[in-house]
Amino acid sequence: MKRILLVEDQVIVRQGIKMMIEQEKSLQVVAEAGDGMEAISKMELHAIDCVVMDIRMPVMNGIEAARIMKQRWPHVKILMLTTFNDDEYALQSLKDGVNGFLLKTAEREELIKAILSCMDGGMPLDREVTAKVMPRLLLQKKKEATDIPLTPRELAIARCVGNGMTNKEIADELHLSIGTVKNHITAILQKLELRDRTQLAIFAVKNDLSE
Amino acid sequence: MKRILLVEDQVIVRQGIKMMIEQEKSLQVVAEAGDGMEAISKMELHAIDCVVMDIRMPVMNGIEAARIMKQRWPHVKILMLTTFNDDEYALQSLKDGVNGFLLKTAEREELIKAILSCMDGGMPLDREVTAKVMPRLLLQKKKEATDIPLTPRELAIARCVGNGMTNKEIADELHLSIGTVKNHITAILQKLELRDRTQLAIFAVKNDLSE
DNA sequence: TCCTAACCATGACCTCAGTCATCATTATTT
DNA sequence: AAATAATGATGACTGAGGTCATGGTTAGGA
Repeated sequence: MKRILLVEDQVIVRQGIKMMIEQEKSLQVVAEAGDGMEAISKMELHAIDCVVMDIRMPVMNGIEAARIMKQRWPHVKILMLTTFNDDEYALQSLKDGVNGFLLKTAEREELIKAILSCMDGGMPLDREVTAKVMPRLLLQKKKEATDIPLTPRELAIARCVGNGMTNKEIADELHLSIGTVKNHITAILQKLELRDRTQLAIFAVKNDLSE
Repeated sequence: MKRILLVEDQVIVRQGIKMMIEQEKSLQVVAEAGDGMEAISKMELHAIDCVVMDIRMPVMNGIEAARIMKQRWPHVKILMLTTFNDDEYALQSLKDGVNGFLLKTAEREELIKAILSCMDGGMPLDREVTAKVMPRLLLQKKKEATDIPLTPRELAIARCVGNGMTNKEIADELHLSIGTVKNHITAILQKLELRDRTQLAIFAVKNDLSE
């Protein structure tokens, strides 16, 4: 018998989910909360196996709460619920070690399966959410990579700096004079509001310009 | 009607999957291949919407093939199949932009759903594979971060360099003289076999020392 | 007790990085 | 025709980065 904490601010929705969960006899909702703060108090009072929690809530939202819970109770499983596909939120909570992710529109079977699966070490992910979140995780900054306001030449040079090359090496590589490389770098630093080649290299790596 | 290329070295398995797919009337297997190389030739001959491909194959494996396909035909959807949960392989192919991932043990409905879903912009992922791959994607380098052969002080300074700070700023931050900071950096560069602070910054970012 | 590793510091020295002024060419836009 | 932006180049100047030699303190292991 798994002990579940259900966290959701809208009481009607909460009742609905509770009923859905308790139709599975191996699952029991032993505590409920209406916001993240309250959820943490409940955690202190009950031995909880799995938390099913909304992302958007008053006082303290689900992401905050999940992060704190994972720190204080690393073994608790956390399943996040949301009504809309908010990829920003999803990304953040995934990084905080949340165990799974579901849309509220999920059917009863899916919800139960998700809870059982995450208790089992699995990581249930809603397809729609996954489709939105995965590309970000994998490509990360690629979206911005295009709207970096650099000319092709500047981009090429920025890339070289991101690979740790000296001005001399860059000049040889691109068949330019050292002075020209320096000038380009000065322009790049101004455009990107950076101070020196070190910061540029960091920028390049973080924006996937290097390698 | 979606046109599918089926790539799988074991003919029997291939026949089975083909039959499963063609039970869905909106899907048609218009070409087949037994390895990655052959698959690419087939791509050149047919207008393919979706590739369903095994990971492990002779001559050229699925990862290689997927990477090349995504470069030459960025709009083609690629679904990878595998018999075992190989997270290393999965990770690599996900990074190469593969559209989805399924275990060969999947049932017919799941396979069809996965194909339709990826044609639709979704990203179908097998639960078992996801559970194995996601933690790696999220935590990434954390494992190696520890075995960097630097003293605590050196690590602190490396971190600062990774945040783009100058020697002066680092000296102020850590209450040291500029000369001391320089000395430490010289030691760090030697240990890590790097040339200058720019390469150190890149190293720091890639090994998650910064931020 | 001695040795070593980690820590902090200074000064001398040289190189590379970065800024700036200035100029030239080409292609595109107005 | 004129203006603009991207490209390439030079020389001069300044400062930050990096190396080296040297020396001091502290803590812990042999």
